[in-house]
Amino acid sequence: MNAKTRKLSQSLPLGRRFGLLMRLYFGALTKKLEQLDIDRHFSILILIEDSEEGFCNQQYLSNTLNIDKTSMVRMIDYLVGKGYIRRASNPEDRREHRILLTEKAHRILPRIHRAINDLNSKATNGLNTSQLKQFYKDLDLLAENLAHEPRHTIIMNLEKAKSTRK
Amino acid sequence: MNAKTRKLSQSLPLGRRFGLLMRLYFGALTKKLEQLDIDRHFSILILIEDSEEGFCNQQYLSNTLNIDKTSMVRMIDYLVGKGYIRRASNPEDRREHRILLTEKAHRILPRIHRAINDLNSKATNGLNTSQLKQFYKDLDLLAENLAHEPRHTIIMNLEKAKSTRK
DNA sequence: ATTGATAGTTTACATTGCCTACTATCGGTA
DNA sequence: TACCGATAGTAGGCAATGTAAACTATCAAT
Repeated sequence: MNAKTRKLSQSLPLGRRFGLLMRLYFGALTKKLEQLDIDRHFSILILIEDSEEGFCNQQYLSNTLNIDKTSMVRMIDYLVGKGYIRRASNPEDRREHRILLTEKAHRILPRIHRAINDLNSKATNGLNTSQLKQFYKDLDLLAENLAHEPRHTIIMNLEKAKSTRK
Repeated sequence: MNAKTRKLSQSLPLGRRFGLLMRLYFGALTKKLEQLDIDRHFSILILIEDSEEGFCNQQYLSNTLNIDKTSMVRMIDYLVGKGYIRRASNPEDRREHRILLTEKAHRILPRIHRAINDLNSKATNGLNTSQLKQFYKDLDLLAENLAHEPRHTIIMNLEKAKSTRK
């Protein structure tokens, strides 16, 4: 809290703020959905649900969610182990695994959607419709700008600490 | 890319976008500073520099950067090992370690500042002054909103993959 | 039949946040 | 003076993830 502090927030990497927001967001989301027997990878379920029935393979999930394919294997394993999805080989291209939702997944997806919609709203509470629109546009712009920068590979890790569940 | 896809971006957790931005940002920052013999924890150096000479302890760093104190110990160890900072016990409170920059740190800090300022600018390229101001305000608002949500503890991990350096 | 590309898996490594437990020290108080 | 709670920092361990490298299986084209 010294004289120079006023400019500190601008001197620090902008990426730090995004990291903090991510932590806060997923901390809250996990809390909202703590009664489920999974505590992560909700996005994967949503993306599978969104994709054409039976046309979702792991590569598609990886690319769309920006998760590398070896991590995706583990995440799929996790969700398979919990009984929310299953792998089905595609007879038209036997290299592929089509990822399918189970009944169990369909049952909990409404709750997941509610939690996410609710949290997205709460997070942006205080912004009016046009501000919200602009904010999303800004995020897209930042991502676009940063995607064109040369970069090292960087790891992002998201996990619940007290994982009594397995 | 099916009919439902149009709404997909709104159905996914907002936190995902922040995670992506964080990865892109730090990937680019690490790249920009790859000639240095450290590849992370630049924020710590900046915060030490910003704080009053000799009044920066680990607790302060942890709180300000939202990093838990056991992780901070390891980060400090890393920077000490690289010769950028040193721990000095405070005679007025011998529990404390005052963290001080070395000459080596002072020499590279200008380069770090340049890289961060440059990247912050490039990331927000396309926003005019008032839009930029609003965007930063929005980020603060989101953080404020999310901080009030009940939450689980969540882990964020940032690391360079190919760490040939040690 | 060979060759190159693609989908997915496995293993290993490094790092981080969190937890628990611990030491040392400070400050107040009985 | 002696105790007690709080604070600063450390140590060890766990779980999870991105990445790399090496590998299998399959496809598509020549």
